[in-house]
Amino acid sequence: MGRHSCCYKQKLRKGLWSPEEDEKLIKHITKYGHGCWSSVPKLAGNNLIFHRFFYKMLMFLITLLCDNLEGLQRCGKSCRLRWINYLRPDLKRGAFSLEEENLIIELHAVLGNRWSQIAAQLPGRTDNEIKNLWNSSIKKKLRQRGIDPNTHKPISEVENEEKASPSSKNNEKASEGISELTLVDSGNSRKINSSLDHYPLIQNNSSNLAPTHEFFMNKFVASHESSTTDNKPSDLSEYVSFQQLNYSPNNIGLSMNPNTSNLLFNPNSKSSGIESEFNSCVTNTVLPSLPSSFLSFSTRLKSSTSLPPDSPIGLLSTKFQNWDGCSLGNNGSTINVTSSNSSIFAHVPSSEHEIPEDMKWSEYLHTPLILGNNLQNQSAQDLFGETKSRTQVSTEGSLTSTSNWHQNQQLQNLQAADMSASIFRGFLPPVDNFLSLLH
DNA sequence: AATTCAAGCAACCGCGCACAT
DNA sequence: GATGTGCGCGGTTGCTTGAAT
Repeated sequence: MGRHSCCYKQKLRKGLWSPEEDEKLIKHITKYGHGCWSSVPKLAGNNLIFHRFFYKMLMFLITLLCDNLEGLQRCGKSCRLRWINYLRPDLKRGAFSLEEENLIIELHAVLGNRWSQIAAQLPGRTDNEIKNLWNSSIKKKLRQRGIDPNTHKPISEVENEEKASPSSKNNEKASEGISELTLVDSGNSRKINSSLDHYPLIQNNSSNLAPTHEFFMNKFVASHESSTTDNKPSDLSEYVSFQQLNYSPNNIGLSMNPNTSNLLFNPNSKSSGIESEFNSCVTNTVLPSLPSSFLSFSTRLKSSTSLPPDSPIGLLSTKFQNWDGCSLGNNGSTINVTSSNSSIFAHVPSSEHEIPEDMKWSEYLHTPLILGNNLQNQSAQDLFGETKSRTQVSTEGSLTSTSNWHQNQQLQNLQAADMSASIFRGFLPPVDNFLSLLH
């Protein structure tokens, strides 16, 4: 526990990243993946192999053979942050849409300041980005509308509560968990419904949301209890997709970017073939939003654990028993859903979702193996769009070095996007590079 | 034109958790 | 069990930029 060891080291650069540093980092990661951030800075400036299997041996060889390892003068933590928040090829960038903002508000009402979980439901957005948006913009907007951003209740109501019990929450920190505590304490969905009523998109569709919401609340309470007793992270994110999509089906929630690697279902989209597969076996109007969310979750789970082939990877409510026999999939990948008593298990054939053990990219690049091609296409598409918009901005004023820099970055990202798929196609250490070290 | 101020954003910091030794 | 290391998360800081004065 405690501070990262590299933080104590001197001579490490801090502050903004230069294009050269970015280039080194992109080059390294797109070629070798990240795996171990602490070693990235040492290796990024050199064309050395990077794989855990060889890591220790390499470090020994490096000390023998390479006296001049400049690399990046950054700590691994800094590299990780830079990659995740800025250099990742699947980042969406650009201004947040209204739909995205509404979704963030909805998710925050349930999850509180769990930015990473919120970000997981917004493909192409980072937790940092969402956090910044919340603190700089959304908070203010909510206050202007008379809504307390911490509790998602009317400010007048919050003030009354504070007057009634001033000692209970005198600071911001205490109020951060209010939405959570309210949910758990109430034991039903009334509280959150009342707060969500303030959001038009939610209000308009609240009438047909009760069952899923109740389901979600039950899961929330269950996950909350288990997380407090087991001291494990909540698995809430699994259910958030269900919940948010049903709050605002017209909002299309996560599907605002239907081609993302997260494989999120857009009920209005004609482009995805997934919904037709589900519609054939799912009759409940609430259900169409579930499979893709579940698929995303399942694949993430599958990729982040070492489950044996065809092992159960998910547990669903009995409300969705009519999934039995469904086979979900895209691009040749499938998940078979079968029910057993009151539970439903989904099975992912192992042969289709092999991810290198050392890769934990599912957190960053969701389900890349399912949408390998889509990932590249989408990334390139988004990046082109962004490049275009930036160019337009530039032509309005002078073409500053900053805008040049951003355009260059987009081009670099395009290259990274092209290479990203190779990261996931399986990873074998380039033995020739390794052997070349010996000469 | 110079200064001030606020907003937005990138990056850092501290902490906790998981895992290895 | 104690300690060290790696990673991820949320809070915070501080820089940049553009608008207002």
